[in-house]
Amino acid sequence: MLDPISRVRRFNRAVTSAVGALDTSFLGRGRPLGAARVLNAIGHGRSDVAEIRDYLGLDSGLMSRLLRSLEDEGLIETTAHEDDARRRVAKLTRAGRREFAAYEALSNTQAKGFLDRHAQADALLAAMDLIASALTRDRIALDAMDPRSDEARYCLGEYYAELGRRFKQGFDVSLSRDPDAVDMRRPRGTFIVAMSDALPLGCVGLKGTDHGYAEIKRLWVAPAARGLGLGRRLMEAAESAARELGIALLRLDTNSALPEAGQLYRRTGWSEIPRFNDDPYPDLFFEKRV
Amino acid sequence: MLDPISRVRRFNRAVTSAVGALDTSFLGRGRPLGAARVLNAIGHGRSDVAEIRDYLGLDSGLMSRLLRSLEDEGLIETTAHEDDARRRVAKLTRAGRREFAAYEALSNTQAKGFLDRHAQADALLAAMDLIASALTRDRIALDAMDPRSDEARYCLGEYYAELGRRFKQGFDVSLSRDPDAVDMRRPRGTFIVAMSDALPLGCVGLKGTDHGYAEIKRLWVAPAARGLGLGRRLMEAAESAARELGIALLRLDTNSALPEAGQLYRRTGWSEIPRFNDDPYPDLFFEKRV
DNA sequence: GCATATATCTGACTTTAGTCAGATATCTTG
DNA sequence: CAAGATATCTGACTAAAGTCAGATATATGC
Repeated sequence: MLDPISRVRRFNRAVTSAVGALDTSFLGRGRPLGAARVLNAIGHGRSDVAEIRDYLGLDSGLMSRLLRSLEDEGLIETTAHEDDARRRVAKLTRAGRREFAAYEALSNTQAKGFLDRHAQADALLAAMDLIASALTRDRIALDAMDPRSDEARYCLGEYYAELGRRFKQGFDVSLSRDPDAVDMRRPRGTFIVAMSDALPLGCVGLKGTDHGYAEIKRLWVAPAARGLGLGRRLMEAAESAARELGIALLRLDTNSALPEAGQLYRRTGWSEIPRFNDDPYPDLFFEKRV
Repeated sequence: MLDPISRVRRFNRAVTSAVGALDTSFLGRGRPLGAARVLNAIGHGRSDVAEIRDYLGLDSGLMSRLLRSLEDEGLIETTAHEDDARRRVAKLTRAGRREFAAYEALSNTQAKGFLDRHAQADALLAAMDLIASALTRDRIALDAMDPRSDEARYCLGEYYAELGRRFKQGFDVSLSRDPDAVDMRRPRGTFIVAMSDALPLGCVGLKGTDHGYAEIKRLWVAPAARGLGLGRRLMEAAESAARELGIALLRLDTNSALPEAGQLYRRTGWSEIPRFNDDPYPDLFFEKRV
């Protein structure tokens, strides 16, 4: 009915008024919004004054005065940065932590109230994840991580669950050649996770072998991050990690039930090769020289 | 990985900064945000000063000054309301329409830029619709409309498409007993559409018959509005319309492939009855005395 | 060691937003 | 028609946000 642009603008109107309501609830604590924002930035772990100023987009004069007013309230303390005495570092006092917790409670209550009013919270959360990822796509960081870390294991769990849904015969990881974690750690390989804030949105493993090539394994992009080019970014990161590790030849296997994966490989310089392992799941095999 | 509340708050952070960016782009036109908002409200058809004030939540003094500043710029003209000379009515001048169009272009460019950067715009739009509907649920209006109106036809088209997806054998409306539009118009019946802004989110038809009962037909809720209790609201509206029209007995048919519909009927006082028509699609029949 | 760059702070502003108490004109109700 | 209600406007404020030009202290590069 509505055209796409009108639908985006309907969304904009809806969230603008919701955001305004949260700001108003923050004012209820008797402090101007500017000071509240600085306090919350510090509470969320931003201690460096220059970083806070940059994050909130404040003028240095204004920032200085907001810090002073929070200090006068006894909510923060500032000290010189240990490596550079020009910079200042702010931290919450005990009273500041209490006040920060009160703001957190307001935010959490608002969030919970929104979820509680909705009968199908899963669909709502999935939609929120998708939009938040799209809006912050430029801030998605690709970090090398241990494949045994919580973030990596979360990604792998989601990846296996998705294979189970998409393969007609399901997916049992114990039947697949599960790569040893050590093969996906430096110096034999690596494991890369795409993180948006604290939310893992995708992963890829580079698994070293003793056969003169390394394998790309476990490429996964969260449903909330599809359409952002994250698969391509992860593959590029894996290939450049391979180059750094002195690996010249890469191979991977995949399944034709995952057409978007095959398409990505074909578009980015991979060539199809004959089967090179006896894993029961894959039916497509690729190779690329990097 | 993240808990639901953190996911909502991640979304809040993401949209807060996006909304801020749009506001900043509005400032680029050299006018304070307050005045820009009033101008845009007038451009979007709100002419009554009291209505604008209420919509934007402004103090009457502030509102008056903002109107004066727009008048001084030559962007609007105000006249007395024709029925009530205390009230004022604002409208754009030629220059005002030009300036309004410039703000519209900024909003549209922002919306389009966001969509264009995303490879799967359909999923993104569906997510935005869902969230916008959840945020504005209290402003969803149920309006009686002609079943031949654009809004009604849009709903029916979506409804048929969904039946086609959910019935194993598909759905061909020409095989079903398509109700005559006149039977879903007063005084024989009615057709109700749930509207959120200009987006239709659901519908229900009350179809008069000559057999001593009326039928509920075409109950549909858009995917973007599921979980908001809209199905129940639509049914209540249809039942109360029936009461108004002096109809005492209601019947409906549905299909067990739509379990959420059957559940809704059972929970709201409908009792299952034997088949009362020879439509090939339904396999469940209900009745309710209102 | 000195010139230059950087991070923060202070003082002196301006603009924007918002509040509140009347004033004025008009409408509604009895 | 009078009394009260309502819509807008004006004047006189305050608070918050933001700007900008130095001042001060510290770091960095030659």
